[in-house]
Amino acid sequence: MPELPEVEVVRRGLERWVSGRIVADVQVLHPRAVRRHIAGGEDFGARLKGHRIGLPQRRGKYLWLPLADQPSAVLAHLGMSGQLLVQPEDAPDEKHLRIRVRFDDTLNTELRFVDQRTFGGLSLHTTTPEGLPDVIAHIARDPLDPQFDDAAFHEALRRRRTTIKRALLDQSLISGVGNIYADEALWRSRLHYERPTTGFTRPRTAELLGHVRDVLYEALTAGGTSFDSLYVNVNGESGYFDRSLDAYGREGEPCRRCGTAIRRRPWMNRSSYFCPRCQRVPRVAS
DNA sequence: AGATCGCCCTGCTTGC
DNA sequence: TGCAAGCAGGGCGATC
Repeated sequence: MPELPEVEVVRRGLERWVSGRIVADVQVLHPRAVRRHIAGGEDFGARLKGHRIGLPQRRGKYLWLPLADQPSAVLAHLGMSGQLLVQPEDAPDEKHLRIRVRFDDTLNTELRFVDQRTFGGLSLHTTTPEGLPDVIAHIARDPLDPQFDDAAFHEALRRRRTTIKRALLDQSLISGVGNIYADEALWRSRLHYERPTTGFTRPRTAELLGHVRDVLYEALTAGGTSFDSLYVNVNGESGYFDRSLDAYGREGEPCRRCGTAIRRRPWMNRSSYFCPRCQRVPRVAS
């Protein structure tokens, strides 16, 4: 499942292979892939045709392709299994090809949105004066954004009546962190996922943010990691790297710090992996 | 309004 | 062997 590092790898690929090109034609092969484009696939294609693609941008797990000549952008979310591929025009269609974008040039490559589980999609939106698609105005800056405000995050964390992993996955507080990297950052911070955010001290928040950034940077350096072999970067090269994770997916294996078996617990229709010794369950405040 | 929960989707794995 | 259930899970809308 692509998280921030994987999406950034895709963004860089698009910057290299798609920026500056003019859209000639769009084929929407599955309506669900454009469900966020309310006017539908026909309208999506018509509005893109003839426009030049600008510099691809990213916030958290969203990325978008601004149109160079007007304040709008093609917003993309990869969901669970989405891929943006730049393929030769004569390459056979992928089994789960959902959208094809052809360009008005002689490079003989096209952009393809491929998505097995169809949690992802493309849509066209007006951009704010800051260049942000209007529908993602509620998405917080991500921790690799130079303008991410650590102090404001700390205050927001303390105001919330919630627990730390919920907060890390709340894209309106901090974006780009998914289930895998949340568990990794919590393991490094020796924090249990159910620890209430209310009692967080400034140093504790600072340490956690540091680990979040480290985990994301390391994954980005490795080229993005994912347990889902479906994930492929913009050129179709596998983005699956053997980076060893410390908590996620390691149920029953020894904690790399203390040797205790890592546990998996059902949590919010997903799983949380943690070391029961390093990451103690917080005492319930009554 | 903040917090919680169910649903969307497909293919692989597990269990009876 | 065959079928059903479980699992992966981001984001959003409904609900309280």
